Amino acid sequence: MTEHKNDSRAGRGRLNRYQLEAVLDDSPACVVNACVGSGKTTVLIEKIIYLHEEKKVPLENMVVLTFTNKAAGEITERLHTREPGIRQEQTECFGTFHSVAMRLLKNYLPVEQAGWNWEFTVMDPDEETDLAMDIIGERGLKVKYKNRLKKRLEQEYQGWIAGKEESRYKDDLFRLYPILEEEKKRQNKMSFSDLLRVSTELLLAGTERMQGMSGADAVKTDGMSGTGKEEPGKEELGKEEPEEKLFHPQWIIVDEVQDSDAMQMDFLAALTEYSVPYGGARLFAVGDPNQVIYSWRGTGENMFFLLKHRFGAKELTLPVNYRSGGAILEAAGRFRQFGDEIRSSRDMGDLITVKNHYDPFQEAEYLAQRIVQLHGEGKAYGDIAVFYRLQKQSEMLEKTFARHGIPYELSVKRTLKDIPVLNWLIKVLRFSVSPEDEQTGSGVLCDGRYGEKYTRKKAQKIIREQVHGAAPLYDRMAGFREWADRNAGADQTEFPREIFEYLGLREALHPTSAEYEEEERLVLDFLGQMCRIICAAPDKAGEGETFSADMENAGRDVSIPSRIREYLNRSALYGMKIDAGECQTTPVKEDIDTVKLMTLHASKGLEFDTVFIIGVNQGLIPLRCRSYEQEEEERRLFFVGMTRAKNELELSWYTSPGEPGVLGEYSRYLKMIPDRLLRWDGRRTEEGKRENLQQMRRMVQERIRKKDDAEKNLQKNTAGADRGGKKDRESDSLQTHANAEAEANEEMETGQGQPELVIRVRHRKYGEGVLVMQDEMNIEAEFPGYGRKKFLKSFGDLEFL
DNA sequence: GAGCTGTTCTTTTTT
DNA sequence: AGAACAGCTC
Repeated sequence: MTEHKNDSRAGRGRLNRYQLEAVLDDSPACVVNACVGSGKTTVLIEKIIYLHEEKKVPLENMVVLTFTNKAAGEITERLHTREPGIRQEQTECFGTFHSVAMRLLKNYLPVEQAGWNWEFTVMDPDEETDLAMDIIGERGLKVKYKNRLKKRLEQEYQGWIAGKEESRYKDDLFRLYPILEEEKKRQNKMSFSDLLRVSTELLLAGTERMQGMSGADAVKTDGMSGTGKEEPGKEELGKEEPEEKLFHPQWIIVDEVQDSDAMQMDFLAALTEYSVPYGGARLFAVGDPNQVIYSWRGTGENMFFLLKHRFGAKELTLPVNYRSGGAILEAAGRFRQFGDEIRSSRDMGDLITVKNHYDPFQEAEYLAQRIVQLHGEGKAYGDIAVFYRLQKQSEMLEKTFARHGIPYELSVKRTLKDIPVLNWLIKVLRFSVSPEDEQTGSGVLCDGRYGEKYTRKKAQKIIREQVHGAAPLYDRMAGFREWADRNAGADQTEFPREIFEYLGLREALHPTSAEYEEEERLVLDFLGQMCRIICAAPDKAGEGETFSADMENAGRDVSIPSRIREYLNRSALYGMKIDAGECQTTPVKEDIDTVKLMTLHASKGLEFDTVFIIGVNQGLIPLRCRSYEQEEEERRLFFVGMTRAKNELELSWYTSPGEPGVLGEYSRYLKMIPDRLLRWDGRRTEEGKRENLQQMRRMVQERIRKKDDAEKNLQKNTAGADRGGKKDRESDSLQTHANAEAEANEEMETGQGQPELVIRVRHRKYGEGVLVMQDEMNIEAEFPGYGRKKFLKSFGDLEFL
């Protein structure tokens, strides 16, 4: 399902010239603008293999960064397919930004200089929010929108880091951050953003100090060895053989770079800076500015161009799409905003079907019948996917598909945290191996179901003052590390059971309860999986890695409690996924042929033979937007969805959506697709066409208003003036209005006038630029720092100068 | 703490 | 457009 299409093309000989150029490129910084379905992962893999085998760059000296665990998994998996001999410890720095940052902090960076100890644990956003809530209560801080605290903590973090005085809500949030940080240091744990921020800071600090020193001295004393408390004599020794276990990035390779945020960009900058004394690492990043669909959780800037700018990177392109039929590709191209036309490697293929249904129920019924039909014609369920804009749209599909007996799979992430008994067990283990983590410890004791039913205060007192004899569970957790060390040599197959007995979990799980057997099985499965992984025998020569091999190399303690801690840390970063293969918490689903149901967002990175996008109604696709940037993102989202389809794409809308805010007319996005690419199945009403005209009229009017505003602002003020306040907008000058309308009409009729002179334009976000191209629908301009950008004429985003 | 007015967000989701 | 929340008054 993932982008494996190029497996058949494996090997450098099968690359097209653009792909080959990217693989061979040797610039200090290179960013590859990879169009959708252009084989970007293949390029990444071939690049890594080329560097390794022909340029003799050790894999250990490559940092390969991805945004998601899924992408990281795909890269290592495909690398293994191409080169089965690769051992896991060689790809230590292959992973998500966060997991690589954690590795650096654990093994190479002097984390104690930042106020943590190398045995730190990783906390997830829920825990951080809980801790923040506790602090707010204890210190009597005034924080608004506590129900959205989790979101606020993440979103406003950047602002606090940047040194802003106060939250935009004018409350105590920015006073909370430093207290929260102190508390996290005290309990020796890091949030996800701490991992990135602290590693960035330490990399930069290391670079600075190194600049004042020379070569090997700098290397050894800068904490690269890890313990950070060496005696002078040892340091001398270090000079002799320091290189082996150090962190020497030669290549930094980044996947889906358009998805990274400001902190990740800073991390990249710090990595390259850090590498300068070692000869400087080269940066190779791949991404697609047209596939930015998560900007709402990061900054508004397009990171693809930001990166290009910041690192002065050479830009290469992968312009050929190997996935979709010509009609699908051309239609989708209408929603792209950057770059030249995508080149298709295929013929026109099937047209895109557009269908109208009465309501979501009828739509689901139709889909069910159609899917049964397709399956009858020999199509696998797994080749079919249905995409929608909102999560709740899946309900109707689920009910209907279940009724028709169609096997389907909903893409929702289930984590271990969703299973209460495992959620509690993980806390027990975490406190057992990290007793400074008071929050987790008291959480265990307070738990209403499995804990010892202490009040929060009482539990905190026991933990803070280390009161023995009051809570048996506390006593056992406090003694766990000593117990585990003593039992380290014990029979591994018995170990899970022994942990279970030692911690007294039988009593905690209430042996008489109805769920006991199931819960005991879950707990033993989890412990079993954990022990298998952390106890992987070090003596199995040739089989490669042991758990924590990297830490052992770095001279860290790898006792059993230490390994458990790192196992839990990694699980936290991997979202505590339920691994169907290993842990029998869910039935193994992998081999079942199912139709995939998912949001447009979740479809990114996947491909299917047949794709249905439902609810292509005005007000849903695009969803009601507040800002111009948001509307652009909706367009990219639709683009991503359409380009998942290889052969068949069907778009449908309903007359009676039954949701407030969703109109009973088809999306104007359908009007952006040339009619010759569409097959309107069923009625495309006359009202639809009239609506179309009215829509165009409205857009022109809108445009006129914007133009008016802009003109007024220009007349009234110097640059940087407040843009069109509400009052200005209401008082229209009739004269300008008439002029602008005439102008707008003229422009619409003249159509494809090719610019012969340099025509300068202005955009509210990209600033001043030069007109590059325009046709009856689109207008393209080039802006310094952003590159070429395409706009829809009818939106009137560009102002002519 | 009920009742009022004004403000802010609503969807998408990863680590 | 409507829900949810903040902060004010009584």
